Amino acid sequence: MVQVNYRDSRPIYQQIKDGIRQLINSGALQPEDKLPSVREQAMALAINPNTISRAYRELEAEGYIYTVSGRGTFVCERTGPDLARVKELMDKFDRIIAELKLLGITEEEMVKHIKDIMNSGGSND
Amino acid sequence: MVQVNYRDSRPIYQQIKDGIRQLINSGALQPEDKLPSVREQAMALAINPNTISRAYRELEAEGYIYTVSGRGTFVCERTGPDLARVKELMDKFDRIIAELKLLGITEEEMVKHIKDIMNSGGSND
Amino acid sequence: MVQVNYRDSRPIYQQIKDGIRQLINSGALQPEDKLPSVREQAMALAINPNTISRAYRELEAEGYIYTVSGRGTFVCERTGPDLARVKELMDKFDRIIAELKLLGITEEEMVKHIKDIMNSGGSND
Amino acid sequence: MVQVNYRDSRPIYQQIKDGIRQLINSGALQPEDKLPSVREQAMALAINPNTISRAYRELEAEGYIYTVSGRGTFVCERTGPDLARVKELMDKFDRIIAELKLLGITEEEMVKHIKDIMNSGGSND
DNA sequence: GTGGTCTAGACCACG
DNA sequence: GTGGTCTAGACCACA
Repeated sequence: MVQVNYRDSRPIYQQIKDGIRQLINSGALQPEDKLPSVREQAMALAINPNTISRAYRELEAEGYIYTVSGRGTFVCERTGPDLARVKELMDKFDRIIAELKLLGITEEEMVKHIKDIMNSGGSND
Repeated sequence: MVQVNYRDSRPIYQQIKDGIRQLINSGALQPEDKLPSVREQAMALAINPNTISRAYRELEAEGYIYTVSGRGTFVCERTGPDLARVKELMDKFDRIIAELKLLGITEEEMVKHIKDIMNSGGSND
Repeated sequence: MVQVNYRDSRPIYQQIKDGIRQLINSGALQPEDKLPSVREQAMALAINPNTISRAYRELEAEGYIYTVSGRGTFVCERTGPDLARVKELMDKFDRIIAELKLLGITEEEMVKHIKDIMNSGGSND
Repeated sequence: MVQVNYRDSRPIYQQIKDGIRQLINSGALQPEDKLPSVREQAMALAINPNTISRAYRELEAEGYIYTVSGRGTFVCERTGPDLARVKELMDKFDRIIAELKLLGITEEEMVKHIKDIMNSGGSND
């Protein structure tokens, strides 16, 4: 379902959050789909249940999923564009572009790069 | 000279590194320019000298500055574009674009965003 | 594991770095082996954790080890000979030979010395 | 007479010591030759007289030169091979060879390297 | 428990 | 005055 890499600089719970967010954004997980339980997920990834728990809890706070005690965890209806997240990413985006610019990367190179990436993954619709 | 923001998620020494890197890349700091002494900088930013020291030490390891014990810290002659740094930034760039894409940001929006930023800062020539 | 000598002219963090590098190069520490935790190591050597931390951090920057926050520090897969390090050592090598030459040490003596050392450690195969 | 390089990692007084030792060892400075006075030397190199002073003082302690108050500083009769210095260098030499060995440099390569260096400088006799 | 960051303050080498 | 090293001890994020 999601993958965890110990060498990744992101903390484990963050990797899980990112992974699930991606599955939801890409449509691989549809609204009302049930997520693996904390224990199952912890087993599957061989990591501490607390870590899964934290990932779920934060995703719930962000409005991606909801939990029904005793029944499980499910994907929320819409979620819509996650504006807070977009803003966060855009801020980083800006800083990186600014530094790349100073390092001599041209607008054309960046635009080309974006086009490459946008097309590489194919569409998920 | 540089600014530190306690609410920024980056550690302080990292903010200082980024700030100085930027000053050097942008030409605001020229080769052989002297940086504020560790103590001065610490006073000015109201943070611990060790933190400044760490920022300077790491920038030295990256080849941006050099330090002469007992005399001060100075900007290196730049020896061409910092390829390692460009690669590092490009990696982050890619991951952000990938997520923005999943969040529904279109190629057009990103390209427009880049154009805005590239023009905002004026030219460095 | 490693030894620290207060009378050595090298700073402590440097001695630790050198010691660990050696353990890795010699194969005594294998890839994915776990290093003692910062605190353990600090206890064992009776020095401040910060000093260990610095040694680990710099070895990480050099690509010898990697660290997973909250889990520990581990040896990297070696990716071929560390060219930067070899160059660094060769520079020192040259300067020492140059001075020994001026001090009247002959080529024969040096070569003999090298042979002695190369054979003393046994083979690492 | 000697050269000082601010970018060198060695402290200034050390560079001066090394420089003068070299001139003596190579025979460029003969026994009873007079060294420039502290003030002259400081002028010539545009550095602090204290620094020259320290270099002279330590070279005197090592038996390379001697000072006659009011007359100047002179090169000692023989000095002979500076055993302490040779030992010091040999220790570093050993450590470097050991690490180079572990990094996969062969005896042949080292010996070849030494031959190259020993011949490059020509003889000073 | 792990490592990461930061502070406060000391001492040293250097100029 | 400069930077370099080290200690002691705190707090945080993570598992």
